Amino acid sequence: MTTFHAPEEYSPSSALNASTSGVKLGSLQEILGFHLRLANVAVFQDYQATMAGLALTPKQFAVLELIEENPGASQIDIANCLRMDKASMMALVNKLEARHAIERRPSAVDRRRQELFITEEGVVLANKAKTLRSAHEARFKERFSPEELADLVSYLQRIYATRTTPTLQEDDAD
Amino acid sequence: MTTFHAPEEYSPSSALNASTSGVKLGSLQEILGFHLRLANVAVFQDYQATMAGLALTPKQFAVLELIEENPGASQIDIANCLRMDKASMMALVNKLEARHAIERRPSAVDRRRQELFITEEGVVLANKAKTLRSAHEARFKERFSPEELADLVSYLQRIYATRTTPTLQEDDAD
DNA sequence: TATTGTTATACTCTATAACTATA
DNA sequence: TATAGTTATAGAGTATAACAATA
Repeated sequence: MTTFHAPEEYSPSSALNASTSGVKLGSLQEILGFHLRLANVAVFQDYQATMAGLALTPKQFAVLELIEENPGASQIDIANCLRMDKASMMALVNKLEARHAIERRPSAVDRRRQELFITEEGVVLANKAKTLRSAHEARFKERFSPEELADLVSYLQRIYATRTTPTLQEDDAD
Repeated sequence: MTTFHAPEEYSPSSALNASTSGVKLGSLQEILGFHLRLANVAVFQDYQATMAGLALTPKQFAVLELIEENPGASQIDIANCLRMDKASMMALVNKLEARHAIERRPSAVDRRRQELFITEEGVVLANKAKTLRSAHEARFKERFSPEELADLVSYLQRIYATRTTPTLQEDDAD
């Protein structure tokens, strides 16, 4: 259990950057998704290194925060928010529930639903995670002026906000 | 569709929110990796829908292009460039080779190495893929002015180019 | 008939470790 | 001793499909 598993994107961090190995990027240089992916990998790796002790993946963390922020939300609410499948969300919620970080409560209004709530234990975990993450975040944010950062975020939102979804199959980031 | 029965903290979806169905993002709103990931997912999904017929994942495509652009490169060269493990790269290269899109040739200089080359068949595939991708790319790029696009790319590079790698120790991640 | 949750299953991607053959 | 490639294996994440209870 001391093995390092990277569920999403990980690669050994011997590399410096994409062009230092003498490999020319060519037309790849102009591909938005390419830069997006490498940025994602870089952030993910730093996240992993920073949060190693907590065993909380970015998605789990996101779900935890969303439940904290939206008590009573359903699994499907959260899944939609994160563009995830309901079955995948099920597994994720199961893990958080097994850690007693959240709990399911049957809805009184709609008996098909389970409402999700963060537990006190979950709040402790979330706070711990947030503290660690703030250092991680700072490492990247300090590379930008406040204006640049605001622009970057708004550009990213522009990419994913409005959508004329063709069809969907999932996987992320690769 | 998704009705959200939150007992106390329900708020109608603000247009600012990246997400759907009235779920509040809360502190997640300020997390760079969160926006990065959603942008990545959006681009990936569009890529999938666009390139459905070709059965060429973004990574496979990238490897194909890099080999085309850098004839004779080794697997490790490519792997480093894309931040991938050499074993993972192996599997990827195997697939491209099985499709006769690339080929391995033993290096005359260093007999440990296999030099990678794109085949004529590979060039055809790459060109077909590039044609499809240009439509996909345009769908996102048209949301930006030339200046904005240049800024976005340079910001993304700023995220992954220089690396402050905080000692990636082995530990369990999930 | 549609939706929420659920389970089971299979598939894909990736890392780890061990090995070989070279250097 | 280190490096490039290779193989086998195991783990995580995800989607798909089916099902039950409820709307």
